[in-house]
Amino acid sequence: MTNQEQQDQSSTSNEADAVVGERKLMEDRLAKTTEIRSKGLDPYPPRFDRTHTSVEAISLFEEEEADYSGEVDAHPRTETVRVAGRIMARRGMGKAAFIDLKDGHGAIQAFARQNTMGDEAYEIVNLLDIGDIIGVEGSVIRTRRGEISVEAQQVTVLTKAIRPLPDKWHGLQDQEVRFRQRYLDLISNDNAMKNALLRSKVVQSMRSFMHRQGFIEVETPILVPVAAGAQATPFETHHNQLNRDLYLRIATELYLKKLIVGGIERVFEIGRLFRNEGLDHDHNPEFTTIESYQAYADYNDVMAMVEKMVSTIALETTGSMILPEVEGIRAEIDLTPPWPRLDLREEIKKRTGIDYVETRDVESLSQAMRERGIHVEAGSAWGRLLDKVISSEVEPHLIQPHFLVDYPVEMSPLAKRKPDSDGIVERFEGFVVGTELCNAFTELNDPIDQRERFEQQEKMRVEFGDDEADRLDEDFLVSIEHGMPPTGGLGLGIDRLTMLIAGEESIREILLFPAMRNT
RNA sequence: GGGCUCUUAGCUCAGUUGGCAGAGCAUCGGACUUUUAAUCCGCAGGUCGUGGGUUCGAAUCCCACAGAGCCCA
Repeated sequence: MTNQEQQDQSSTSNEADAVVGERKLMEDRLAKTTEIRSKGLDPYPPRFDRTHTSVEAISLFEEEEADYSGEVDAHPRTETVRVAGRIMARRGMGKAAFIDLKDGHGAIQAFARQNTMGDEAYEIVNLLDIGDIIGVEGSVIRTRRGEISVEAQQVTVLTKAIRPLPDKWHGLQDQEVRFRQRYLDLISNDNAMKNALLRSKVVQSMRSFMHRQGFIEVETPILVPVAAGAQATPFETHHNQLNRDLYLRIATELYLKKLIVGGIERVFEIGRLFRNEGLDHDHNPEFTTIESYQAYADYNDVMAMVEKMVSTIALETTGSMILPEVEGIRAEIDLTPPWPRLDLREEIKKRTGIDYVETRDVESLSQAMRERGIHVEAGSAWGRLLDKVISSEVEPHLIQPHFLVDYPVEMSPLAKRKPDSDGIVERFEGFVVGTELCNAFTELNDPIDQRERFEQQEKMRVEFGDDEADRLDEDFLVSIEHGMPPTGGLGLGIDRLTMLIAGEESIREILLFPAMRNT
């Protein structure tokens, strides 16, 4: 299709009138594209032999310059290099121009002069726009004002951009555009790039930590016949050929435990989970976790592993186990092990005066909550009510890292009972900055008890209309009926861990493409 | 689910009591061969989120809807 045809087509679209200003800008750039072609040049050539990144070119010059140290009036200049990048700014002076180039490693200035490049070669400089991707060939010098620059002998358009970039000084401010068009955020805002790279480092550090501990990494099904292993509402889908409904997984738990049954003694999976719930500053319907399972370990072993893993990741990604204060978001956070272990029952008592052992039914717990002004959601199961007490009265106080230890069995259908206790399981959750970071327990491997717990959950679904109740998974029960060794398991949110390390308070700053409503 | 706030040029933002729609950057034309938010001169760019309503007159007041943000549940 020709440019003219494209224009004709867009002018008949509904949006045509609303984007006149934008179209004008695009037409200007398309005209330059045409002019580039008319010079026999390809505005989208297939490749460019880059010899140096921006950062490499700068250090090359600095090494060269060091040889001249002490000499007055020296004008060091390197061999010819070829750098490439996106034009972020442009200062034209008629027969000379300065161009700020940004590549994946940093930025470098290009200095184009007509009498260096020659009249014909210089013509291309007047066809450049902010946002274009170009290659520059020349030696590296220091300009009169001290800026290390590639003095262009040749400028090559590598990709002509036909839409303008956001404001060069203010960057991209509109949060909606930042999330929907993250590439613009990455180009314009250093913090966006910093977070993207940090997340990659966090995952890499975590993965290598787990491998060092002797864990095997696996991938288990995302499309599952029963969405079990957690208390959450699943997404539903359908397989046409098999003609059956499937769900997107809400946890990796049960498949990983089947692998423990199978004899993989240390196993983990890093992957996406899907929960059909609302969006807010720390919830996205799809998110990433690590789950790990270790045979012949219990929750105390897992606790030690978590504090070691998280502090190690912080150290490897930021250089310190102490995360700096972030103004208006959180205090300085010290992740150095060991983290305090707080008994859940004692902590609730301390914060609210409620002893859940004394209020072990819906009626008396609701009463105790009302007396203390804690909102009671009508029709909730006992475990849900206690969860509310913990999240509203205990969690907000846990700013520095803490473990809450030993939970009631009612809210932990997959955890093993603590010996010689009354309805307490060996479970802990880790908290930092007032929010849950991880959830772990000594895994329930008694198949009879497990079946009863699942049946209890199914009952809750009916009795309390609790769509989030866990589901009975017969295949899983059969697997542990064959015998699962004593096992310590862990689930930890990678998005939240990255938020913590990045000092961000919104999960949307950490997810490259967060879920958005329809436009 | 409830409450509050926001949506104006490509980008960043002003817009008075309801009285002609504004600036900076970017773009376009001109000057300029060491600038770095380059500078100087000039031009152009708008369905004021969408749809209703009130009014002689609405970016501005009212209602609904959409999207975004914050707080609460």
